[in-house]
Amino acid sequence: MFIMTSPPTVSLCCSPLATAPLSEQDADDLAGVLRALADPVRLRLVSLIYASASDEVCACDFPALVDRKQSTVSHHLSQLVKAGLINREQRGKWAWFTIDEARFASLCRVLDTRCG
Amino acid sequence: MFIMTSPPTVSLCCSPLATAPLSEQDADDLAGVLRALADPVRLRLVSLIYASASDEVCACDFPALVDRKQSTVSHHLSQLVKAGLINREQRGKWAWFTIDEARFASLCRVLDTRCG
DNA sequence: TTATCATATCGACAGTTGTCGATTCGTTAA
DNA sequence: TTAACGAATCGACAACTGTCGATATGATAA
Repeated sequence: MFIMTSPPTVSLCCSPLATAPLSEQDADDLAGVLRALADPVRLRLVSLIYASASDEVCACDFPALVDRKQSTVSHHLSQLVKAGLINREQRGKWAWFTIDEARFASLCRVLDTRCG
Repeated sequence: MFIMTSPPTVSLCCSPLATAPLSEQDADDLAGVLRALADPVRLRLVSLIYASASDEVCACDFPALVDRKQSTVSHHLSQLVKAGLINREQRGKWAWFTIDEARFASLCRVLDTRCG
């Protein structure tokens, strides 16, 4: 079993950042998700999936799209999956990736200062 | 002049992540802001300022609050100021920090998938 | 001025991260 | 079974980061 296909190991704390001081545990968890997103290549991977007309992108297309080698792209995709931000689906020999909308909504809720 | 007191060197791109593929430049900028936030100690610093009744916290209080040495806290505060996420105000010999609400709102707007 | 105190900067170190080439794994087709 | 191919993993390396102690800076008070 790949770690990539297991449920997210990092959970998002439930209360918005602005309501109360974060516990060390919540801070670690939230930092984990943000770190997964805090890379230019990974941000572009995410935006490419979002912008795709079919809402999904084949792994085989990414190396050309972000100008990185296959192993590098695979590494970045693994980090995004591990953080729960995107989902992976094996279809034949190809791997397809979609956005985990719920995860992004949850992240946005935590960061939304209007909810504080 | 301190780099800390200068305007943010990293700007946030204006269109939500979900609307179109990020340019390399926009991805670099957004990653810079996210990286500033993607650390447990810095997240706790931010949440402590948010949760403060007076909406501001003296630098002198942070080392005890986050269990880090003064030089370490100063380093983290510098990163948050440089990213434009918090603001610094010198008052006598003390430095006081507040949240840059506009910056957080802007970040949330970029990450908000509902706008895509 | 001088002393004191809060905070920023410096130098060093260990741990982490992004990248790549090479290899392995898994699926499909012959 | 074998060959071909997409994708994950491995090993290595340079670059970056968090942490600390020590020092420097800047402001206030005596």
